[in-house]
Amino acid sequence: MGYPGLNQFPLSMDDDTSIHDQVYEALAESLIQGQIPPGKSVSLRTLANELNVSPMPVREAVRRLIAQKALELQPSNKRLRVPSLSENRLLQLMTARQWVEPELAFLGAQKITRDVIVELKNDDERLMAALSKGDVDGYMKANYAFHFRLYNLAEADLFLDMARTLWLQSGPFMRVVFGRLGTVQLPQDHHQELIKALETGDHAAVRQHMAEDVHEGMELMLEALKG
Amino acid sequence: MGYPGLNQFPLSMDDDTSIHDQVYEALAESLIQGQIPPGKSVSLRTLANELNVSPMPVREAVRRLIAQKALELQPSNKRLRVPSLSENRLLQLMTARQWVEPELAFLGAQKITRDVIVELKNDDERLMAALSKGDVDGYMKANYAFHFRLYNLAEADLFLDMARTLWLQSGPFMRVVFGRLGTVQLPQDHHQELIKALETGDHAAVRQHMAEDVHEGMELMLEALKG
DNA sequence: ACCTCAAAAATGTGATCACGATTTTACGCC
DNA sequence: GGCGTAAAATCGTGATCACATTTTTGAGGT
Repeated sequence: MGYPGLNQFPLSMDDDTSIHDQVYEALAESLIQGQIPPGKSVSLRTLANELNVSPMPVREAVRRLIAQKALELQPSNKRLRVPSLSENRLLQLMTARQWVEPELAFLGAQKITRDVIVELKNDDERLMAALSKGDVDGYMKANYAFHFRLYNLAEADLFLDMARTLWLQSGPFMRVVFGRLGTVQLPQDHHQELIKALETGDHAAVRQHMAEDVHEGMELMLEALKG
Repeated sequence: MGYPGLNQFPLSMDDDTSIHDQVYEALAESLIQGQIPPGKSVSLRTLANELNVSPMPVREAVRRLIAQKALELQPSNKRLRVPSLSENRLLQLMTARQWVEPELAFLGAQKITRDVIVELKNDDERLMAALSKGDVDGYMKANYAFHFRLYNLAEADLFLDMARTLWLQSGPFMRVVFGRLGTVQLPQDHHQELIKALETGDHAAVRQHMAEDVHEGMELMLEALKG
């Protein structure tokens, strides 16, 4: 009990969204932003109580997250927890992110509008502001917003789902690593150059910058895991 | 009611496997082998009755399959069905399969043993036999066995999961297309050359043959969708 | 103080019931 | 006979209960 993380739940974003979808979104956001650390154990009833719902919709949300490997059932006692990353698994995450995210950026670039570019610049400013304030959580949030604002344009639901799954899996560990490094050493992002490429319509360059951005971030995590 | 597909359930492979895992495996196998056609609607209670279990474990299995986009909830009436493939989605499936499966084959090749090569040859013989008999279902089954016998060696659980998800999504449509083409025009597989490359230890060639195998099969589906 | 072990609390799993919405069925009307 | 409409069946969702297993707790003895 009493882990700080886990978003406070509005849990009523929409009346026609089912409860288990709301629970899922809340949990997913918490995981992506790294608000629940690797190894942390969770439980259906505890979650249900925190969210003031019955255990039932929580079970369905959790089952979905297990399918995405964002949660796991410990084989020993069948209890629920946030997975820890082995080096093997981190390498797979790295490879897969470099498959899908440059492609999503490339596809997104083809649908870009001036409005979205403004929003992307906004995200990047919030990211920079968080960096200078030493606000790791703000950094995580802004970085996520930036990437998926672009990915959402791609009209590629399968790729988008893959990317979400990969972020769900890397979020908790990423937050720990970045928290340890401090915001000073956080990846010098390629967002500015990427935005420039978006403005000039150089789609290939967008893909390339995204590849480098992903690579650098994951490289930091790999070093942290081995070191 | 009364669709021929859906495997007859042993549904008791192991006593320590939970019921919803058994339900999931049964449904997943049926989908991968294309025994349930695209657009087919299913229901929790019907499945539960067919399997002689309560709707509860079925709900969890289904929720998992929805997360993998192997099933979907129709937005209009929130009822369950097997998704149909748009051209957009099929292209994404094609791309993703060509990312992950050659890599899995490459990794698997590094752990290959003589025993597994024998089993792979067996799978390929069953595949050829099915082809000559015009047995599309046998072809689907043997082809699946061949691919995942190799992939299972890779010790890459994330990639393996990705591949399974992709096969879950393509299975139903693939079965329809191949059934329409007849076994005569079925893809001239690269399995033989791939096995040769395994035997000579040419890992790069294994990757390349797998890429071609996947590409050709998906190309057939793409033509069928457009034509 | 520290270990031991039994009682209590908590956990995931599965079954059953209730509810509102949608689909299907079937009856009566034209 | 064909068609619209009301009744019945079926759907997914959520809550609640029961159960076996595991974890935590706490009291007792050394």
